Amino acid sequence: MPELPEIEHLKRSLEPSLQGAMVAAVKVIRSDVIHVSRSHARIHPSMLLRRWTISRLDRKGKQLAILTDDGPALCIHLGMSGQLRFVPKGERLLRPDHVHCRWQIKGPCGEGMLVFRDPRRFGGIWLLPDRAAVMKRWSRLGPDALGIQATVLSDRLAARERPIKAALLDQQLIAGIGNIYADEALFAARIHPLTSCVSLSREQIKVLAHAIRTTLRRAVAAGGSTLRDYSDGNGEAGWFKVHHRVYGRAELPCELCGGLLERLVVAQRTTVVCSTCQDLSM
DNA sequence: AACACCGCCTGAGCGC
DNA sequence: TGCGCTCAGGCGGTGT
Repeated sequence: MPELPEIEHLKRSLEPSLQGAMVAAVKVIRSDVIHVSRSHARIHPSMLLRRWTISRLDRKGKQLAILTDDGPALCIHLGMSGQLRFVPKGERLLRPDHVHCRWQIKGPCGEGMLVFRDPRRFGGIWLLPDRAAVMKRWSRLGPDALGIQATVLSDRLAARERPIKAALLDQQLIAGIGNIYADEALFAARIHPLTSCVSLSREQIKVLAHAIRTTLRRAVAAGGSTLRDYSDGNGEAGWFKVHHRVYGRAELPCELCGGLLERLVVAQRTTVVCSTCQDLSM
């Protein structure tokens, strides 16, 4: 499931093919995955960047934007099962089912097809008039988790009476962390997911901010977590698997103390914790 | 403010 | 082999 590291890796993997590329044609297969602002009654192909040149890609949290110079922009959210793939001309898409939209690209590195595929349709594409609209949309998100500093994290969590894990999953507080990396970062920081934000010490927040940054950076460097069928913009997957220390390891021994990891539910999410290493009373 | 709960959706994995 | 069930979860909505 794509979280910040997967989207960051996706952005980097697509940039060579898309930056400076021209969108020659657009094909919408399922229009209900395309979201248009209220001021536009219906989808016009030029809003999907037809005949526009892509200037750059941008990311905040789990969202990816495809930007043009002074023109429309796409904001893409992959949800649970979304994929964005660049398929060079002459190559075939491994799984052509559940493709909802595709763009014919004439890029500096050759022609190809950009494909949005999302079996479960939790993701979507938002058509926005310009870069400013993307920034406005993203202003609702908290600061990006990849570079989160202790002072900023402390401000975001201040006086909040809720479990730290629930706060980390709240994209308005901090953007980019999902269930996997919330558990991994909390384990790395030795903080129990149920610990209330208010009871975290200054030192714990410092350790947590560091744990979030290093956990995410490591995952980006590894190409993200490959769970089931996640793949990057070139369809690369499998060998990119990062090593999880708690996620998906309930009932297995903790790598630090050897005790069995426990499964609990926090904020309606399955949570895996080592109750020995992650102390609630601290 | 912050919680619970729901609906959206498919595929994997399981028991029978 | 195939059926029916449970589970996975991001996010926006509603209700408490």
